[in-house]
Amino acid sequence: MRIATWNVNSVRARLPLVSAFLEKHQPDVLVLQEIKGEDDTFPRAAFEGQGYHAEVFGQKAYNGVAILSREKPYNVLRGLPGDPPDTQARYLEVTIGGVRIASLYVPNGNPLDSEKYTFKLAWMDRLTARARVLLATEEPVLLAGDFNVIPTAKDVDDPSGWEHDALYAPPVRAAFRALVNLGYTDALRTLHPDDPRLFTFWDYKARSWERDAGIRIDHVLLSPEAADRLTEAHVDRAWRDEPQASDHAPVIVELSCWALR
DNA sequence: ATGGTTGTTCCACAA
Repeated sequence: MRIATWNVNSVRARLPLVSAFLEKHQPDVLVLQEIKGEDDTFPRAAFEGQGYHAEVFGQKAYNGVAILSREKPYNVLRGLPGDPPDTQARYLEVTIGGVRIASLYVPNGNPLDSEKYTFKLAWMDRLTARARVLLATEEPVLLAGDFNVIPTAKDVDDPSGWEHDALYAPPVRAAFRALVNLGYTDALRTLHPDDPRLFTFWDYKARSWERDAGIRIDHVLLSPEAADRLTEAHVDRAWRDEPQASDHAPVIVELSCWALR
């Protein structure tokens, strides 16, 4: 089972690239973040024409997550339990082929010491509570998306440039670590323990891509039942080099697939 | 410390 995650920074602006990605890699599941539009603006017909179901949780202009899949998704959950009534579209969870899969987009949280920062920490607390519930099911679970967290100094080209940023703040990194330490496996880092350039995001500004001044903030976390089946994980950097690229590259993982249902 | 870029939308705001 091939599963990919990609922060596309507007699915409408990125439709040609996303379609090319599906065509090339034929993933069983592609989870998207920052689709940046309401559900009725999602290019559903284009993806259905390529043989994919689309589950969408969007909002106007900002945020928005979606899950494309070959098989029909079931038991759809929109938003995190405990979200405020004016919830931002940042979390979508479905079951596909016996695997519980979440597409998530953690708040950016900048600047530090703002309401956005406290909202990020509160959101991560709700995510951790949800992750604990999912672990208890003892089913294969995959939490994938843009976590907006640089886990360690190994995950950033130049740590000094991020010292005062909400993606690298110690409490944010501690919250991510606590989530992983519930019992999840960081698929990318586990399979590439010593790669010093395992990045998924390069800012549009300051020629970051050309300098490979990247960070690793897009993650795939696996429950033990999913981690048992992990055979492959990598960043597909080529999509960051395309014309009209997103500022994120997709992450692709493979789970060996037998009798998951 | 500042400025650098992209997308959505309507004008700044978010990233």
